[in-house]
Amino acid sequence: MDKEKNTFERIYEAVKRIPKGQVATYGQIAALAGNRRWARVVGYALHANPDSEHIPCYRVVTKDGNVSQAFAFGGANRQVELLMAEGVTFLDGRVDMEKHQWDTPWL
DNA sequence: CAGTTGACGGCCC
DNA sequence: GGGGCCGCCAACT
Repeated sequence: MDKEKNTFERIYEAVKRIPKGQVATYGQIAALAGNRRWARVVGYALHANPDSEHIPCYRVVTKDGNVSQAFAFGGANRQVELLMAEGVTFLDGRVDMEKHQWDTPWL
């Protein structure tokens, strides 16, 4: 199989590793992918979203706990609904990062 | 082929 | 404390 994974694939892999009921920031995903400077690339990768059915891009939020406007891949409000269904709490429309930011011990 | 943009993050003023 | 600018890699035009 592919020994060398493309940057995108690494990002998708990191996103798919986000546990249920938790969220991660772009920078965090970038760090998991290998480099935290890929924050923009992460955003672009999720924007491409070739597997939205398996890539929980809705679990990826900005460091402010706010989701991007462009998240309207099927309804921005949909994103909140999905996260709440997993037990994620919100504060004024923002994800409670203090409680649900993905805790990555390997970082 | 080269230039610009992009679903961001972090640092500087 | 708040606002603005730059930096990073990759993809798109």
